[in-house]
Amino acid sequence: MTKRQATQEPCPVMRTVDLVGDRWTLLILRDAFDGPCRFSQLQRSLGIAKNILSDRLAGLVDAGILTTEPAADSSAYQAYALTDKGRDLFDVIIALRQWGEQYAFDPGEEYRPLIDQTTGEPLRHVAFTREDGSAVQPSETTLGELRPIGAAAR
Amino acid sequence: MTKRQATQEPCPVMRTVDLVGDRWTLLILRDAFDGPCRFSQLQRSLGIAKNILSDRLAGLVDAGILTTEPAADSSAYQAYALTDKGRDLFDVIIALRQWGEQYAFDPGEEYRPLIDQTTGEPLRHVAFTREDGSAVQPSETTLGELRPIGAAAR
DNA sequence: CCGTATCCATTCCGATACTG
DNA sequence: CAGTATCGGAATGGATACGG
Repeated sequence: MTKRQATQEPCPVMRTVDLVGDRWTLLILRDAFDGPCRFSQLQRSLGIAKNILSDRLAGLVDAGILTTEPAADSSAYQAYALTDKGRDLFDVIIALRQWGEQYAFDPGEEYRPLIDQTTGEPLRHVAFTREDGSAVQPSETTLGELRPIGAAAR
Repeated sequence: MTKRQATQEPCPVMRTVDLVGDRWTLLILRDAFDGPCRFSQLQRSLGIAKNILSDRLAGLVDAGILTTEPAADSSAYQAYALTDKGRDLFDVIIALRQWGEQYAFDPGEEYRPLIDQTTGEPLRHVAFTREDGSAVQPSETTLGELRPIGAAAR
């Protein structure tokens, strides 16, 4: 399964995985949610090789998930910032984070929490809910037939 | 950054990505949410090489995300089913799916929706909400200091 | 400071063959 | 059917050197 083939598949999960589903890309996005990032800043934060970072950033910009903008701190250089499309990946990052907090640490181990600024406390126990506020359970869902993306009955 | 190094990192996102953040693993999980899967079933569905599938399944079982259980249809063979730990990855898959539906298809392209059986309609517009029902925005969050996972003040 | 280009080691992946 | 073993090619990753 190559990158090009995955783009033909009708499964939304596979298409998304194809765009952002590798170790470095997801971690770049994690950092990007803190605000616009400089190249060297990302490199230090992630411990990634420069050529790989360059490659991933180019891919994200190409996909319309990141944009380059003038860096805030004087210099003539650029910073990488999320587009609206990129910002909508927030749920993906949050979902990964929450699962990790619950299952990927031993008791007493240190972790870096995400703070909810409206409460000042770590963000916890958020869940996917329908518009009526009810949580969606895996057992309540099933895969449907193929249908056009833009169809009226949604 | 090797697999072993990532397991030392304090970032929950990285730890989760380290366990399930590759193309095949996420797609195996996607299928697993439809119910227990046989080996050959996964292989056909994903178009994955048998040795790779074998490797990924072993990793998921090892991580406690999948278990083997007797296959439903008579045979002496096994099926791979989600554990509770695995079922809690539902939010991750949903988040990937939703983003893909919104951004990874051209208008009119066909996609395979996830049906909400409580309504019979495709699942749409679910969002991460706090316990009070309010949606969490990226701009409302910030990374906190390192702290123990099991600490009281949470 | 921000990347690109190159080299080399490692890993990943798919195809095939083989075993119980 | 459910894997394991092996092999070659492709992609990935890190280090370094180099140019804007």
